[in-house]
Amino acid sequence: MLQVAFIRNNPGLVKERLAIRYFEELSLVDSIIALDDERKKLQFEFEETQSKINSASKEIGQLMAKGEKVAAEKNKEHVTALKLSIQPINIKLAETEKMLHDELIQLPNLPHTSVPAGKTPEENVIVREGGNKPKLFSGAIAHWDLAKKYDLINFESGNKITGSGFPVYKNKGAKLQRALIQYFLDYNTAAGYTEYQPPLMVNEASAYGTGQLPDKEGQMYNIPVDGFYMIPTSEVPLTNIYRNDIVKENDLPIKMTAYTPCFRRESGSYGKDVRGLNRLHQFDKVEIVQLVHPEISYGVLEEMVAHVEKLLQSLELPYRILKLCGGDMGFTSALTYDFEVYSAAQQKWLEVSSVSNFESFQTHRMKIRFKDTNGKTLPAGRQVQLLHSLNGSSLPLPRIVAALLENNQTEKNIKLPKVLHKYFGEKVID
RNA sequence: GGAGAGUUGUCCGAGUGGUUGAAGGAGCACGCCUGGAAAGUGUGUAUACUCGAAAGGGUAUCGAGGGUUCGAAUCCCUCACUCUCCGCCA
Repeated sequence: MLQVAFIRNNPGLVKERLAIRYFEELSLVDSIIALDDERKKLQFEFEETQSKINSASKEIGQLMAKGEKVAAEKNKEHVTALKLSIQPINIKLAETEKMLHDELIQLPNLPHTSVPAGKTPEENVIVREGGNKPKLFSGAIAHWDLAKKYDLINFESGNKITGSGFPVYKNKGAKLQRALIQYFLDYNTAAGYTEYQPPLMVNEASAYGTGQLPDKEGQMYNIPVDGFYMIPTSEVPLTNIYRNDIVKENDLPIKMTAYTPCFRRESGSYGKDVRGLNRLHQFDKVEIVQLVHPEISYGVLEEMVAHVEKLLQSLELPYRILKLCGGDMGFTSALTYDFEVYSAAQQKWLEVSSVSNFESFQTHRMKIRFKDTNGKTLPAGRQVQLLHSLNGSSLPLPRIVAALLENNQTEKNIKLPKVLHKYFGEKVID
């Protein structure tokens, strides 16, 4: 959520930045400022009256103590009258605050100045490519056929047990999952990320904190009886670990990683896009999250991009990195790099990671702040600042598995990249 | 799931209707003292919003939300969480 004070001070800039993502409700900016003016006015009025009520009430206490009952009673009448007069102001203030909030949460994050203008995924900018696309032999098949051929994944069982999009991994397919998870977590912790195992269901406040609510409500499975949501990514529980916290500057940066299953309803997806492992309702993912000092967040973003890139390189997968254009960026992001790997049999680029800087958009909602320990004599109130939050996948399993299977297939087996030999215990799947 | 006890500031801990944003202690920060340190001593030590050029004010917050009252950390209701006992259980 953007900060009202910033919007007030920079309405032109805000509109200009929002236009980069083709956000159309630009009139919201003026409307928000007008509502905030109204809110301030009402709040001042309310607090002034409340202040009178408070001091009169104190007086009553003092009069009672002295036994001056008559004067006290007179004061009570005075307070009653004041309370009556404050009521309509209070109601109006609450209404105004609600309207302001409702409009404020409709504004997406402001794109960073380096974000290219553009409306559709076609306008994303390819930053760089790496790895080599393999030349497959003529009988090469897609991963869903390979999964059947080597008995790695049973999609039909999943259909029976739950429904489509819930595959059952089996034999070396299951073992490969375990090997990848272990490798990804080891890789992340070696880079200083602390490993977590968070809850897979979150409450409403957490889902709101990272921006899944109210925006993407339909994308999450929810358990209405208990008021919980299944996590669509471990970004949600991880970031919320620090909700409402004020951390010490010395404890920065906060680097977290977690393996969790992720649950997504993916309503509206169909056809070729959802074939095999390409798009699932439940999938495994290892995520990285950082909470950092605002001054260094863009440097950290590049560092995280390099981190994911090296991981993909170690898996010997052909990849490319895209800088998302304004129109294709997520609601909460200020700058996003997408990673895609090439899955050779399908001849498709599959998105495997979005590494984003959210600046203070999420931390403002979650009130994740830090105390500036350097400024010991700074005036009160200036010492607490919002952190910047960033995250990315490192990495999701299914699409990586799809590309590994397809790209490394031979006529008689599937060769695994060297880095996985130790984790998988074998060099090939056969 | 049943019965009971609890949830106060960075921490410990007082506080059952009236100058309590909150006693006291610890911690921390700064100063004094010291050759240096410890001890001692003084001062300060929440967050959000808001008024103000500033100095300095105001409002709200004692698990969350609502209620009673002129006035609530203190009384009532609902919910969440923690602990103890019983039940069930990987």
